[in-house]
Amino acid sequence: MTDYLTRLNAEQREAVETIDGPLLVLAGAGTGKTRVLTTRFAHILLSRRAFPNQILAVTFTNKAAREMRERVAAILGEPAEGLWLGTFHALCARMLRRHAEHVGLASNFSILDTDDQLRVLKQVMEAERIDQKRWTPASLMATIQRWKDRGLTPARIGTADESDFANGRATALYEAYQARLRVLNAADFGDLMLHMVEILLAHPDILAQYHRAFRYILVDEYQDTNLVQYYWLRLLAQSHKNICCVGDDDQSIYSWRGAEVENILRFEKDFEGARIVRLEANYRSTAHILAAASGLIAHNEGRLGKTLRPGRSDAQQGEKVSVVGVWDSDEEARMVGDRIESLRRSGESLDEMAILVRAGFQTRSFEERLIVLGVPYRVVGGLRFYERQEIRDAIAYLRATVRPADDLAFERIVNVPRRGIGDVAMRAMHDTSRAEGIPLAAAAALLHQRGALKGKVRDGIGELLQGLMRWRDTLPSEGHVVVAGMILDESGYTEMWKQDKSVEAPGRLENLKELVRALADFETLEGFLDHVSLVMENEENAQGPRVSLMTLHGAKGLEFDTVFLPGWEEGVFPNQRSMDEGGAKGLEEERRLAYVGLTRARQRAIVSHADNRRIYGNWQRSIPSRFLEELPDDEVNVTGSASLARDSRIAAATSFSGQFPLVARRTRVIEAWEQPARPARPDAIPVGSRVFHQKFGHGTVTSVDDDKLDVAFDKAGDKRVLDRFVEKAG
DNA sequence: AAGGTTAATGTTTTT
DNA sequence: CATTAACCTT
Repeated sequence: MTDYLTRLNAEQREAVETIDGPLLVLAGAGTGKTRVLTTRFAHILLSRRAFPNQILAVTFTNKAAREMRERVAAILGEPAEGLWLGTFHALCARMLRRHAEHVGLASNFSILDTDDQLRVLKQVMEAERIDQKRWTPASLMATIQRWKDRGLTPARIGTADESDFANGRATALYEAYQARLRVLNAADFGDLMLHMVEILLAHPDILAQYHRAFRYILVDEYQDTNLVQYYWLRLLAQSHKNICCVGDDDQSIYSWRGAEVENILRFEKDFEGARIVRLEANYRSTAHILAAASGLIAHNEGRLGKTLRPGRSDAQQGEKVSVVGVWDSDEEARMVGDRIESLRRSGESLDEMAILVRAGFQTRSFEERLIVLGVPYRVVGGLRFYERQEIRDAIAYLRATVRPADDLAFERIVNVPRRGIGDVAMRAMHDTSRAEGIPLAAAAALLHQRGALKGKVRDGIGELLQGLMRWRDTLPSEGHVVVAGMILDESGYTEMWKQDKSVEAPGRLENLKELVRALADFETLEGFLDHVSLVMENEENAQGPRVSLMTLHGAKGLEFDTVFLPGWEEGVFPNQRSMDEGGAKGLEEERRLAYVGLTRARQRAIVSHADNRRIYGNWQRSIPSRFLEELPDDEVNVTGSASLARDSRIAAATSFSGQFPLVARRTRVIEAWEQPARPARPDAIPVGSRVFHQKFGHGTVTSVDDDKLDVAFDKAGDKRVLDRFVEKAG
């Protein structure tokens, strides 16, 4: 009965069995956080303190929610249904649908994504005659988002929170934007939280209803919560105070998205009588890796403090963290590629290797190298499923069908595929819509009826409007899956991609099919649309082992035997912009990111830095990251120029008074270097020599750039090739 | 309305 | 450098 408890260590068990009252579980990397969370969930149920639907369990990602659901189901031995288990946003959306009228929305409101938001904002800015060159819609969106993260409605924005955007007109724009969203019957992501908090504050009866409903609250990744999320939790937990938050202040890396580390640092003050349990036994990494990571993170000031200790019996064995200095970024890619190959030869699986970079663009050099070596890889991240153009278009069709007043959806699809509708026709529809106070689609119908449209436009609009009505009418009888297929075919949308000869087209058609398949999992189209805007994720069609390439942010929560951490150079990592904008706090967050990176590794971590890096086309000298010096000497094994570079960093720092060469163009103090000459390799091929290439035949070398040669081939013309693909001829 | 040219601009992105 | 959005031309 309670044997699930015996599988836990003492501290984990305390975290599971401390059921009543506020509890903060400080869970270091690899200390069994997920296990504690799910076991605790199960323990509440099995000890009969609550029914499944009386527990509110909140995560940040859909992935985490899914995993938790699965693991709870496994412990219970039955599918976990009817649970209040999901992401902050999904749970809020679910609640908001019940009470939407209190914030001026109908319960079938649309949830807007970033693209829609931007479009609305542009419209608002246009109406207010804001110069969109000086003040970009994107930065207004960020400002509004930050306000929403902090629980600020337009009315709540005090003078201290005012932004200097558009000479202090940001608040007015925010207000106009919210008004526009109400007209569109739409909410953005921030609104889901903000509206719900507003409702709970304004309607004690509704709040009381949720107090009765939820006896226990579980929160994952608490260090990533923003202020509204914190308000929401505090409101819901206010009566019984049975709230358990799990998190790690050392892994807080999303402040730029509004996350407040202070939430977790303040926990004891916020919830009186709170208990804190620290999980410090790490079952993932070797002792060297743990000590290196601990030594690094100890340089941060604002932390609750905890020290990871090895929990694995074999942790004492293992390699030191290796720190490799290389000449330039190309050599770095070659070094990583070579190590991957040799690990593979010694029997390591590619699935157990990852290259973790600070910023997305850094993956490219590694991709290129892995392609040359023929090593399979996957780039994790990139565009998520629902962000892809074809999916967004298809969803817009569905929205336009079931929500006749959804102007944003209508506008998106009205000329996709091309129906000959341009600026002029669009303007006419907007004018009519505003004049008559009706939605765009209705305005289009009116214009069509009046004969105000002609030729191609007339036919195109007519056909689309008829289609929309027909699909809407067919929905009840045929069901949403069939109708979705009809919509895509009859609108000409599928045909459009079939005609498209680009390389992406087949994949897009495949995605559309996947979308229709996914639709079958839902009872109603409405339910599906919610799912799409909140949930849909990249389904990896994994085939065969491959190296993972991703950002450090993307790697949080994952683990690998071998982790490569390239680009540890001042300006790159820690990132210059983070430091410029975030100051000392920014630097601490970068350090936490480094900590996250190191603690992903089970067996070995290879950190590297290059002396020369090409940034925006020109070569620049780079300086080893300060984080390298912060790694305890006993835990690392330094090869290459790292040791020398430590001195050069100090020299450089003093001579440029803290300005490093990698700062942005505008503030750069020194001119970019030409790429420094590099000592010729023994087997180098000199300019002027005759070479032979398998594919291009004979030619003459015209210039040499490290391992890349420019060759004037006799028959094939000028090409750039890698030296390993040519041999000396004649 | 489509195609071609130029200028700006380069983090991280769980929902 | 390389990508993208805004602009200009037919």
